[in-house]
Amino acid sequence: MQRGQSARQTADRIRDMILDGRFEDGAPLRQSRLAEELGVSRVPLREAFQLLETEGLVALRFNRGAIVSLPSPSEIEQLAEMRAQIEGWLAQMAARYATEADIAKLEAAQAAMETCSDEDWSRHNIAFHEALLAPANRPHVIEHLRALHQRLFQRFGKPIISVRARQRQLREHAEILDCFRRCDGEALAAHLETHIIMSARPAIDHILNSRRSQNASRSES
Amino acid sequence: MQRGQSARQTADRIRDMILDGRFEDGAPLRQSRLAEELGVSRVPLREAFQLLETEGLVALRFNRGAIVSLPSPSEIEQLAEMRAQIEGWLAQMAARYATEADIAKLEAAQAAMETCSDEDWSRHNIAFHEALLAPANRPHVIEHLRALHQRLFQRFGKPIISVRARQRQLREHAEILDCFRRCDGEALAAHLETHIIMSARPAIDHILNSRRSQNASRSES
DNA sequence: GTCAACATTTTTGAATTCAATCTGGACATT
DNA sequence: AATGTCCAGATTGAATTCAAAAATGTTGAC
Repeated sequence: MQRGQSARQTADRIRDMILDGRFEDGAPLRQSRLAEELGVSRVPLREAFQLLETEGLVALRFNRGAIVSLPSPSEIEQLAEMRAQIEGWLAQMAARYATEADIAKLEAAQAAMETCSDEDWSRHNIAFHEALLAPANRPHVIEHLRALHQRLFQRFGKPIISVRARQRQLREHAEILDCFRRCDGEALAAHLETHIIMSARPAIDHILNSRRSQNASRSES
Repeated sequence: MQRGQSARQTADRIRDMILDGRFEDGAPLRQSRLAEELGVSRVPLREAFQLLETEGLVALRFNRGAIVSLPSPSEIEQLAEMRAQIEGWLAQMAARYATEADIAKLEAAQAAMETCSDEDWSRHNIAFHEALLAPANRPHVIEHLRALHQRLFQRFGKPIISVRARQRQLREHAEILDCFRRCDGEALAAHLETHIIMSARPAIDHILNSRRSQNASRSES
């Protein structure tokens, strides 16, 4: 590892490990072992643990170290519901204030999603949602949503985007965009809310899967 | 300082210092100086900085240390608006599902607020809001709201609770409670939303005041 | 007198070291 | 046999130490 930003970079690498399913839920994260494996000392490693704790991916108990703590399906479900409410509200406001230029940007974002690679899908998806909400002129709320999205959905959803799911999301986006153009706040909020709640399914399934595989390996040992 | 939990306790103490207005917005937090003053080494101090960064109270720049970063009035305003939306939605759901026992608890919380000391006001206020939302059965959302409230309003509001403000908040709570009992979701959400947005004023004024006093001392030097 | 280049000091980031706590097992007691 | 106690190894939490980067002050050329 080259130099600097050790805590952040280390946190990124551990996050990837956890989301790749390398550790079981509840497994202890030994400091010496991980420090050696990642080639850093224990100080930045502990700082990384703290960052991951605020993301809810690990739990820290004093004098007892860090353990992996995947979000539960109900947590993802409830926070997705909450995000749906917030975005529904913001989108209504955005539709009221949107200019022609705003709508043009939104259409561009939608067009980009239709042709982009699977690699870029998640990034463009975020861009579409942010373009949808930007006219509401609430940058701090959008920043909060970004953190929430990063924490709960982005990484989980990455490996499991089927062609079918892409098409369905595109269709939903088109519907949302249409309501936005017509400035039909009620329908806009309703469609957006179901869209967001649906989009949490892959993450929930991912967690359930990793739990099942854990139980399987548990019972065979 | 006794032992253990240094990072957390240190973060608490620094947070108090910042909210007490001991540092200006943007002032650098020197590690050696603070470590000596607080009687801890620099390692837990840096961990405390990271905790405070996630709360938005300090900003960390690599190789350039930590600086105080008070939330801007617009940030408080926007996040209060967001909180109002979330609580409005949750309260509507709670009112639909609430049992007699839930309503009894809520009335007890309201009664406690009428007689409690100024010291306990903030704690009881939180308890009332949580009792209001609990029947919606969304514990993870409530947990999220708790963190948001802690981060933005609790400490700022503490020193500046006037008798007048207490009475007004009590009146608003009574109104909200009434809507809740009648299960009038629309009015409940509307009252709760304005109540929450109003309750952010003291925090905003506090920030504006500390900015003004900074500018004053700036110009006289 | 101003500005730039260099040396010194300060401050941070990270590794290492030391002390306190926890875990697990052996042994004694009932 | 079950339970409780105590000791050794493992593991963490925090202080200290070391090296790199930034800030600051100084000197000298123009």
